[in-house]
Amino acid sequence: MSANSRLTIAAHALAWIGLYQRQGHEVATSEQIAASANTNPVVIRRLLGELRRAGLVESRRGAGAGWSLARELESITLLDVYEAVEPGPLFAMHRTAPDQGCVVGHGIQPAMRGIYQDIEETLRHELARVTLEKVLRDVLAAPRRPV
Amino acid sequence: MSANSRLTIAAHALAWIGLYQRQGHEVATSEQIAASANTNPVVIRRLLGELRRAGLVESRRGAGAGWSLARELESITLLDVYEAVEPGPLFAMHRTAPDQGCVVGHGIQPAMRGIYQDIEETLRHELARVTLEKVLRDVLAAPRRPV
DNA sequence: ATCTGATGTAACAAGTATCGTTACGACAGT
DNA sequence: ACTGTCGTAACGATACTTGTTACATCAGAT
Repeated sequence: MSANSRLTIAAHALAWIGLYQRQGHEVATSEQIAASANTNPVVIRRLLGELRRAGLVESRRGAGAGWSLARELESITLLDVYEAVEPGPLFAMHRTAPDQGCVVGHGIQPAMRGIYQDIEETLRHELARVTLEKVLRDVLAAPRRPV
Repeated sequence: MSANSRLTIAAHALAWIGLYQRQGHEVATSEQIAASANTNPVVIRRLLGELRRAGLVESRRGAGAGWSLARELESITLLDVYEAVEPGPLFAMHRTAPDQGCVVGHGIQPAMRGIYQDIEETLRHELARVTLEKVLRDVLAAPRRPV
């Protein structure tokens, strides 16, 4: 599976914005978040754009512009983020239709579709159990470097 | 997520071999399986090669060559197949290490690693619940075309 | 009204993975 | 020796992610 880091970076951005806002700031810029995630601001803007479409964050333009949470971290789950940034299914079917004249070729797609649906439902359930509030809590619980 | 069809095709191949053997044949050829899956025999050989490395199938060479199950369908689960054909993790970390001087950058990777581990463990548990015997049963239960 | 700093997007390159395909050597039974 | 199949390398097409540059757009501040 060509695993990507979209969910990780999106969670990173949300946790960063959430913490920044708790420190009294109104908005966070893509540049600040990109510096923390060690990537390019455009990558952050692209991801946050998808989160905005999902109603998780808001953005301001003009002077004093930036990003803010549209919901409390407590009410955002990894499932919300996952659905916002990972559109496709977890497992794909055959690229070309299997031989419908063969018993296996005929029945394999409905069979696997049903099985995959159950599995993805479980995955979504697990993702829904993790709030971004918990993510931030875990982040802050990481042991500091030795002094 | 760039979903691929490796798990689907591998399950297809195993179900096909299993059914074929129940019909009294000793071995199945990559060409027969490829015809059913509507793909190229080399694609099947590549996938079955990985399943062989995992101890799920065996292959014979020479004349009368082909593939056979190394275990009963009942004892093979989708987790066995998944582990054989999908090496990587489901979600990736940052490509480049985040800023360790930032609180979030410092704590995000251990946090997400722990969360992802739990989620992948659940996924594996779900995959382990589905045997290839059940896959074949579901395949054969698919409604036939109207006569 | 202009300046300024940030968003919103398009466009492109590099890297990586899957999938299909061709080619050919290796093998074992007839 | 012949034959059919595996085993595997090699290549191209396609697609996705990530990083990057560039630039128009916006809205508050001066």
